[in-house]
Amino acid sequence: MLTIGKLSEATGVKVPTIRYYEQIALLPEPERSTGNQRLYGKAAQDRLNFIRHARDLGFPLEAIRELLGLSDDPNRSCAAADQIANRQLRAVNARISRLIALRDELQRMLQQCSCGTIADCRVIEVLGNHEHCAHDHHEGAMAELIPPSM
Amino acid sequence: MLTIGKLSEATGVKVPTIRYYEQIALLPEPERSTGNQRLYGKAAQDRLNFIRHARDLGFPLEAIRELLGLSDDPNRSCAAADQIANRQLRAVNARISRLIALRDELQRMLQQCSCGTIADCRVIEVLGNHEHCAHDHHEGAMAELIPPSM
DNA sequence: TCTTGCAGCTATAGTCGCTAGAGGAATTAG
DNA sequence: CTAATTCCTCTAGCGACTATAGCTGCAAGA
Repeated sequence: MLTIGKLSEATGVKVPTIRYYEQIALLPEPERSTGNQRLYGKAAQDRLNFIRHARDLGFPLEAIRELLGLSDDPNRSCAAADQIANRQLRAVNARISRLIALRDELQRMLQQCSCGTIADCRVIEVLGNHEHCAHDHHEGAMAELIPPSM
Repeated sequence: MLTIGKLSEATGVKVPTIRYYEQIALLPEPERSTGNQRLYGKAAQDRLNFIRHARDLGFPLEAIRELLGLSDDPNRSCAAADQIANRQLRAVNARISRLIALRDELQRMLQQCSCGTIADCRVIEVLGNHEHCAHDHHEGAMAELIPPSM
């Protein structure tokens, strides 16, 4: 039986995140010790590994919930799971191609910057004027690619 | 002079987003008409285009705030702007390589799925068991790549 | 045994970058 | 003049955490 800290270490999921997963019912409420501390067994560890892994692969929690629901009922067709993975693959491919266009533009911007004063800074200029753009990252649908953090 | 709706149309930034930018002081408070409606001039439009463009390139608002601060002082060196853009480029590159690993994994997963019942579905298995992974998306720093939406 | 200090507990609020809704006032089209 | 649209402010919600406050529990050293 693992305490939450040990489970965190074992899976690479942070302690508050584990509690958060419990709160949103992605993990079941675990046993408690006499002193009210959470105690986890192998099943919980497997489940959390599954979640961690799926998160790493970019699945949103709702998709993971769906996948866990499927795997809890192993006689059902896996077509649904397949479909989720397919949907995710398409999303990933789209994000890759947008990011590549974006990278090219950033590189171009940086190459043109002679690093003098702001007055003739290409970075500022390119950002300020869309005419300087090589790519059309102006046509909507771009919002998806913006990262949660830098 | 443009109303907020016209400015929105002209820049492609949604109306509530413009108000939000004003709220967080990324845009200055504009003039108002007699009926208390916001009125924007060319300067505001340029500034908003700058923001829009930088957001498209994935810059977080704080970086944009910094860039706007720099461009207000055109005699300073543009090294700082360059550095911000470089940081962003590195972040983008990191995300690309992780996404490519991710895509490969998803493709592998889908190829192995024989689409019978869950019992022999590789999708669930691969996600649940890290041993099946071709790539090392297990070593931290992965959190960044997770998308805001699917 | 005592104490120190870390780990755990609950609950709440904050993060980022918006987005949605309520409930009104102003402007514009017909 | 009316009706539709746009605008206003304010508040709350999203996803997926993360941080803080103010406790209690527990293991190891003196």
